[in-house]
Amino acid sequence: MTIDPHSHTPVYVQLANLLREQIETGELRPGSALPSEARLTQEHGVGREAVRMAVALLRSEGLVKTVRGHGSYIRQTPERRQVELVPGASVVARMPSGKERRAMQLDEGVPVLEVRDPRGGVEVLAADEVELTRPA
Amino acid sequence: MTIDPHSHTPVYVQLANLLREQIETGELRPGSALPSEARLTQEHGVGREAVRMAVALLRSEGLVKTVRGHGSYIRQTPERRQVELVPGASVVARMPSGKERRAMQLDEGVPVLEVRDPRGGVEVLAADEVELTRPA
DNA sequence: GTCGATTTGTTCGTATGTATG
DNA sequence: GCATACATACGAACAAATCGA
Repeated sequence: MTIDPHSHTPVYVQLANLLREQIETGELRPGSALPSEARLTQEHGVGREAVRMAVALLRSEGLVKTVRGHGSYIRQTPERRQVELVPGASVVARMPSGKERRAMQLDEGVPVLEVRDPRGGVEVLAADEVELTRPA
Repeated sequence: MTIDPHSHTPVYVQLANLLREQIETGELRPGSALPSEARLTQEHGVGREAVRMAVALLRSEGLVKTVRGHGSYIRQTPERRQVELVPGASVVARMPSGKERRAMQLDEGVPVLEVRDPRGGVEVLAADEVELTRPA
């Protein structure tokens, strides 16, 4: 697929869709680097701003992680450990606050799970590390 | 706090941190508008791209919603309806794909909950609308 | 340790389109 | 129609971080 500058969908969204597909199909593997901004601008014939917005979009989706002066990398989600939801507990999912993201060293685009146990205790978990379960 | 162009943390991240704090402390109230891009560039002495990326970051965190031709507004989270997790079910939280966000009409920065029931059925829920519970 | 190549961060200028009031 | 404000897009330039020779 190529990019159509005259489409009603923004160029940067088209590029993000293209890269997302390459990630989801495994054409770009977890841990490997995205092509540099310069390469992406050349190969797709778009401006650098479109490239940067496309990468920012993928970052906000938790698909890639960008390191300044180095590159953008496909995030690999760690094994999800199973966490049992105790009786009487409740959970909400949301994006972390700035403090939480720094304290928990979360990458961009990683939600948190706020687990409230029946006694009022609250626990905040990185959403990409856990799978909540209710045993049968 | 002011912004340090020579800091190792990107200017747009510093600005986002600054605005995020104003939101979290209630200095900027839900429903109210952020200062315009022009005001933010002037008042903080940063470039337009920095302002736009900062706002985009807050948007990706679900803190603000931008209305084209009008401004950016502090998001207010809707009521959460309680959803009971059936026995044998499991849940993961993640950011939605582009398709999902369009299909479910999710604002940016809203995670989804992927609920898998014991028979293999999968349900995707907007995370800002639900609170998962396991009854006592 | 220094240098240079690569890559992302930041700013500015410019332009067009779209939505609101 | 007009003014304001955000959205998209390209080009150019320099700064800063990283890495390897």
